[in-house]
Amino acid sequence: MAALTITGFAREGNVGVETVRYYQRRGLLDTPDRPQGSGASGSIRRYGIDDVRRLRFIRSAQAAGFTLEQIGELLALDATDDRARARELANERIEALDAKIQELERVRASLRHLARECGSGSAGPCPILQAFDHA
Amino acid sequence: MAALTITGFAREGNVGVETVRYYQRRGLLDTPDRPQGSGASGSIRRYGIDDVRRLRFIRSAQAAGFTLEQIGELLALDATDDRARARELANERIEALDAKIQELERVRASLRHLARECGSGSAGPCPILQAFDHA
DNA sequence: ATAGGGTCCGTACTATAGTACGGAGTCAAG
DNA sequence: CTTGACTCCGTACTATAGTACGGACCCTAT
Repeated sequence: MAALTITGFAREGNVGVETVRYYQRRGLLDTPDRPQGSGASGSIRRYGIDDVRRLRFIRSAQAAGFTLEQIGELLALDATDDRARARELANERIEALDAKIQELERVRASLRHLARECGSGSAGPCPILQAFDHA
Repeated sequence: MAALTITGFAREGNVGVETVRYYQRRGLLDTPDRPQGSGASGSIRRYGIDDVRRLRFIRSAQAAGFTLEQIGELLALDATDDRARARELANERIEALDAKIQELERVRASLRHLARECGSGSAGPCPILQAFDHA
């Protein structure tokens, strides 16, 4: 399976072809050489398992809240021995993640409250504006 | 305290003045009348407690992951009796929130793992690209 | 009454992350 | 040996949420 064209590659990473190309432009993915000898399969780029790994990493890191710029840094770091910096980035992100998770949970509680208020009783509007008063 | 100028108002909502104006343009906040009789305090808009409540609601709802467009709908709903729609929006958001929280927790676990891997041992690069392999 | 800080408003610009388009080239199958 | 799907690439456009700018106006304290 070391011979995906861009469409298959994009599919493996669950992104669109244009997104792959965008990541290449940003330097997050490299642009494979076109196999030369423009006769047998020349001139179309092929993607392998390592590329797929890299692409999936990008998506996961994005889900973790890293920006593409930070992801670029992580990927660059992967090639170096700078463990300290890697740890630093990870820890920063963990802190941000903890804060974010807490916030989402607070807000979720408010929404549940709102949904209940709107569910029972039936007269008049729900107290939407008050929904987050204790959030 | 029903006499804030835009700067104080923005401060109460923890946003910038330009952001207030942006929300006004989007129709999320209204633009108070300029008190007339352009002699005594005329021509500068004043904001009261209800405006502050509304602004804070917008920020909280944003933290809950609503887009400004959805927030506009919520605010409009607040003036109506459409409890069903309000509940629907709240429940949709709760579901999305649950999914998001789970995802963030998965990703957080991966990052902790990565931070540990990068912390102990000291030879070579950390397995950054593998960080999310089980996420 | 004047200086300087705040307000008002339109317009333009920014950042982030894509998404779309158009034309030229390539490749496999009929 | 042509057709049709796919690829390559540059450039342009989109969405979301602001942020900045510049000139005109207003208001208060000195």
